[in-house]
Amino acid sequence: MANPYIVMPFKETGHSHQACLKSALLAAEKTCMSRGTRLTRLRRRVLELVWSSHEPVKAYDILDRLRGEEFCSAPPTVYRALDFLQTEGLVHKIESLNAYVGCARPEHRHISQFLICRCCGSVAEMDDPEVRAMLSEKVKQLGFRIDHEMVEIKGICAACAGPAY
Amino acid sequence: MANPYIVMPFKETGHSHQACLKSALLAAEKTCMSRGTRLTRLRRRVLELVWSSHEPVKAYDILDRLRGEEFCSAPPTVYRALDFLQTEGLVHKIESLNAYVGCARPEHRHISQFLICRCCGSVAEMDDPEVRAMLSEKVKQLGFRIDHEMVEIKGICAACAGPAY
DNA sequence: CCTGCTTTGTTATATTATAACATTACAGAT
DNA sequence: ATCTGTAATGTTATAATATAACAAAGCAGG
Repeated sequence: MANPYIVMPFKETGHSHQACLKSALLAAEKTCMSRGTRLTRLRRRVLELVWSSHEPVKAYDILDRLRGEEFCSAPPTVYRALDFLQTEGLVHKIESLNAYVGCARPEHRHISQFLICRCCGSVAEMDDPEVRAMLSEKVKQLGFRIDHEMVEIKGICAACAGPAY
Repeated sequence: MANPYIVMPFKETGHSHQACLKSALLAAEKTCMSRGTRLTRLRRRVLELVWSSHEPVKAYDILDRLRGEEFCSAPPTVYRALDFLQTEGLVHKIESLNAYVGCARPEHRHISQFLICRCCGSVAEMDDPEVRAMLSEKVKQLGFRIDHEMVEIKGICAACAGPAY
């Protein structure tokens, strides 16, 4: 892969999602452990549900899944868990979709650029220092100080564009 | 101003908003005229309301203003007008705020980078070809084809950071 | 002045998110 | 082991954002 700053690629063929999920949960546990924050059973379960695919997951879909499990949940349950997970960098919100994706690199806080395929719905995450540097340089010229940046790019992924591409 | 690609700067002191609004409406009329699309009274009025400040405006705030005017409006009225205005490039949606800002350069379709000040709430719009080129280059390496890109940067503008900055 | 298409009106409802307060669980002190 | 305060979750209600579906009105071209 040409670009080394792919935090999360588009779902690859032959990808073992079991392993992927497991490693995400492990990373989450380690991250929270080292920070002294609490990955409770509820939060862990919500994280699992976000990771259930590589497509962004909606809050109310998570809610539907939680109901009928041991958690008697209402919207605040889910939103609070998602807030925690976002704060810890374990999930990111895709603003243009009102949906959430898991982050494979929670241990170092980072800025992301998301690529969203219109066709298959899956999302890739880049964290490219050159993009960051450029944006940071551009806005510095304007005297603007960045707190948070959001880059979401919609289009067609290589797999959906087809082998002819 | 160092960066020449500012479509819309942060509100400048001494800025005459009357003139600003007027020129935006004129540009909108010319644009629609040349494209053969219809800037109806309702759409024009919604555009005016979006342009009522340099801060992003919410759909339901527009709705509240329309009520009590000649337009007996319900949400679809506003959302349809906003859809039209977005399609024509007359307004942009700020996804991270669910709000809309007017575009000062509707005549050429473009991609924007928005700077959003947390403090005063105002928004500046850049359309920087280097940013575009870089993103385009980065995703090309992944075989991704861009349809639409969103860059929204939150932080503190020069004016709010204060003269000491 | 028809005719067909575009625009707007209208009613209802879906989707996304938070406020406010009650209860439970848990870590650290005693 | 028990107390105690804070953090987490439960619960109810409601706010905020957005769309579906169909009806009526307006408008451009024949």
